[in-house]
Amino acid sequence: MDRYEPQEIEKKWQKAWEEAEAYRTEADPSRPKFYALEMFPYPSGNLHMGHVRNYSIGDVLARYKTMEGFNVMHPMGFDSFGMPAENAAIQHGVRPGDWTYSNIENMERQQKSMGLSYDWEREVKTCDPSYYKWTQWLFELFYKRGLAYKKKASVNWCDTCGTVLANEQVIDGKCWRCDHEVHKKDLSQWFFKITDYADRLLKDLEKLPGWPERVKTMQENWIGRSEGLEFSFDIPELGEKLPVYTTRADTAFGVTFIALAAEHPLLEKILKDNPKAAEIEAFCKKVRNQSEIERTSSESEKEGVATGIYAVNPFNGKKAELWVTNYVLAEYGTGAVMGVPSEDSRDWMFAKKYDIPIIITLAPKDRELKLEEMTEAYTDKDGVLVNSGKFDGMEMHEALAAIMDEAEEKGFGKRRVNYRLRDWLISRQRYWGAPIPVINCPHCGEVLVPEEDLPVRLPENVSFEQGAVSPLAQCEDFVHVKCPKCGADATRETDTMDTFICSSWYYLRYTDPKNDKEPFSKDKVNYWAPVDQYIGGIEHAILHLLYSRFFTKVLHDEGMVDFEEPFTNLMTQGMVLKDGSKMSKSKGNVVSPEEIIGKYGADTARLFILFAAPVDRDLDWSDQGVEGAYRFLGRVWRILLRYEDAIKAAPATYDVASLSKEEKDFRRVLHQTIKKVTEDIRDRFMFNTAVSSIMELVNAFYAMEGKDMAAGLVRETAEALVKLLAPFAPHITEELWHRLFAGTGSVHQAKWPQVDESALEVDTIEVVLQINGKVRDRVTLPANADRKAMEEAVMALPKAKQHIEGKEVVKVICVPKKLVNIVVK
RNA sequence: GCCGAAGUGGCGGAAUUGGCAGACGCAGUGGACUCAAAAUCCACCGCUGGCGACAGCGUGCCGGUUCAAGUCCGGCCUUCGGCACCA
Repeated sequence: MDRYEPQEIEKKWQKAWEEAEAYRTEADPSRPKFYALEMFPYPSGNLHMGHVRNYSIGDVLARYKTMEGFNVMHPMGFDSFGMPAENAAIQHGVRPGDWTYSNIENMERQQKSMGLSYDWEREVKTCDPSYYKWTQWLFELFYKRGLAYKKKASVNWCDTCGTVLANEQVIDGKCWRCDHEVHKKDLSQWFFKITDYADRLLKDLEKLPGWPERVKTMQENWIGRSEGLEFSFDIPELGEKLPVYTTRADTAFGVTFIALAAEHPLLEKILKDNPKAAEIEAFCKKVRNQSEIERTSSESEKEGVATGIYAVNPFNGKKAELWVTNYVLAEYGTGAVMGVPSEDSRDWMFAKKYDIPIIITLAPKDRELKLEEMTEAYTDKDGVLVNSGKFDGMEMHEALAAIMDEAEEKGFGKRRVNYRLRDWLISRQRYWGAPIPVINCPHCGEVLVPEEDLPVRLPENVSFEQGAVSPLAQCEDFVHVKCPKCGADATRETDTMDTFICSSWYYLRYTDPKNDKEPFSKDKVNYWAPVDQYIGGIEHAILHLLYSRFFTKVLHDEGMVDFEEPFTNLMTQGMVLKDGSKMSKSKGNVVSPEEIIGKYGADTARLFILFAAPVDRDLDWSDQGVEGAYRFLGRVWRILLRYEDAIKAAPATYDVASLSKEEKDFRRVLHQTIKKVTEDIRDRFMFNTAVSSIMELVNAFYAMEGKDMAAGLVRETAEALVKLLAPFAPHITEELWHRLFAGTGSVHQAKWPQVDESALEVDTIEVVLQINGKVRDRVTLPANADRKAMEEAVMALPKAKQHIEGKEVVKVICVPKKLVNIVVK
């Protein structure tokens, strides 16, 4: 018998599969489909362990579903636009395209060395003109639907990356990619109107039972829906109305000031002829110069300046002074907030600092509030209204509704829903992305590039210099064009699109990757999509997963797809750690997949990574654990090849009834394993326990060695074992399959083993004896033992007699086929 | 502050519906094979006490429900993650 040599076996089968195009799939409406998808990678150049984990999980599922008879699509591609390619150009003088494609080549080689069942014919690369042509086409679709627009706004700017960022790409005030602090800039930029879909993006989360709760919660928080009242104060001095937004309309009688954002549009009028203009302007300037982190921290001191101008509260006619403050956000609500110090903690702090009056309007039921004793605002949504005119005595929630009704009836206010979600800023001042297909004409204004002229290709003759702004803007050949409408001299838009646009629809392109007439055909996309199981890291919980949901809804509204959600089931895998922390170059704790695969083979790497922890939990890499996985595969190899001759000579069917008790016991383990592995993969996503139960089966198989075993049973065991292990360790199982069952094709196309329910039947059971809930003994009884028989058998045990002696039996509880608990006093 | 997840041997983890806590693997200990080693195969392996049979304790902490709780309920603690001046 030869040794298990993974390097030889794996190369051999990878080549065979590639030559046979073993994993090609075509749409076939007569068969049930399964779309398994792992998040496609950015081509950084090398796979890391997170990729290995991601792909291993997806591959198990894809192979298992294939064996269950599904028409499985399992594609791979590259999210290949983005900053690193441009940085490489700046630092090393390589062209972004060359850098990217050579990285892709290397990563494909590494992916192929893992033995993944990808249909490479479906591969997409987002930086390829055949792909970004359709990304541009989709931009135009959004534009035509009124969902893409350009506006001047205060936007997030990252100096290091030399570009603007979307809100979702600012993490704790820092750039998601380079971790440098972001600051605000007033720029004219392109946006996608994701806010039009805020409500549906929130509501439809309910339609995703197959998504982890925490991801849905994160999206909920991000969308941030609130219901409230928008109503207007009169400013007689300026002849203006000032709208404010509040979720606590019940506190409207407690307003003692109005807080304005430092960017509020009314400031211009306020400053005019104002004796305090200089002071106010200085304050606004100071606030605007603060960083985002300072400005949005709830810790920072609340500050402001009084304007000397008063607004009139429409509810009670009382005057409230306008203050310009540092704690009101210009972008949320109306940029102006009614100040109610008694019931809002920020307003409280502000009023205390500047000696603004405070009026209590809500009285808790269980105690009495006294202004002079209060140290903070009363923010509980509980109590009865006071000092609120005709609403006095009303319960808080009742009053909230009544006060909003009043505003609507009298016409100075309206109920409104507000979202935290902002429109998606999609333009980037960078080169390596899909150009925005717009031409600016002095006569016609914004003009879309005609469809027949797509794609707008990236020019190659550009220069990359450190700190240079937008290489495209400097490329004269690119910039100057004729207007498609009137033929006048015009200029191209020189911004490119956020790479998250490219990745918002790639899973749809996989269904029809070579289509040059449209992004994808309706028939194909509706056969394959939505994705049945999506697998990726939790870091995309908001960014990619929210954007993709948005895209799908827009395409649904356009009639291009029949479904409204792109990913039916989502699995967020845990991170791969080493010594308790994330693998990183700076910590020097990186384990290279290539090395591990070179040393032990891909089957071992895959098996270990799936066995060591549940897929959704963080996994601590262990070199010794890898050895264990390798040893296990060796055990499988040896025992099956020791039985090689017997298996080949054995009949395909045999008489199960004539097996000995020992053989039947073993066969029960075999079928229990089939049942468990099937359920663990199909229903529970518990690959670690699936692997451990296969290990138990192998241990039981070893225990049978040297004992009589019917040839038919050995064959049945070998066949099931190889199949059960096939999704996890595809190469060794393919090799064993061909050696033991030559002429039956690939194990990966074989039918998944079926459980023989009759094999699971037992003729004896072990019954546990408990005294007062403590286990004292066990007894083996016939499987059909009834309650009475169980109790009698248990009572007869010496242990039972010993513990009952001298005591009174209060109660006897009998759980059929399991245990008898005797309660004594 | 709000929301979410987790806490089990020396370690990774298992226990799916309230019914034998610690499956499987790693590490460790002992043995077989070997001139020897590696590899392999077999056995033991929560803590405390006891030569032992055995007894007691044990799933973050405190309390509760139950014949029976890792699992259910109430109250905490710790860790991780998300959101956070959103009016």
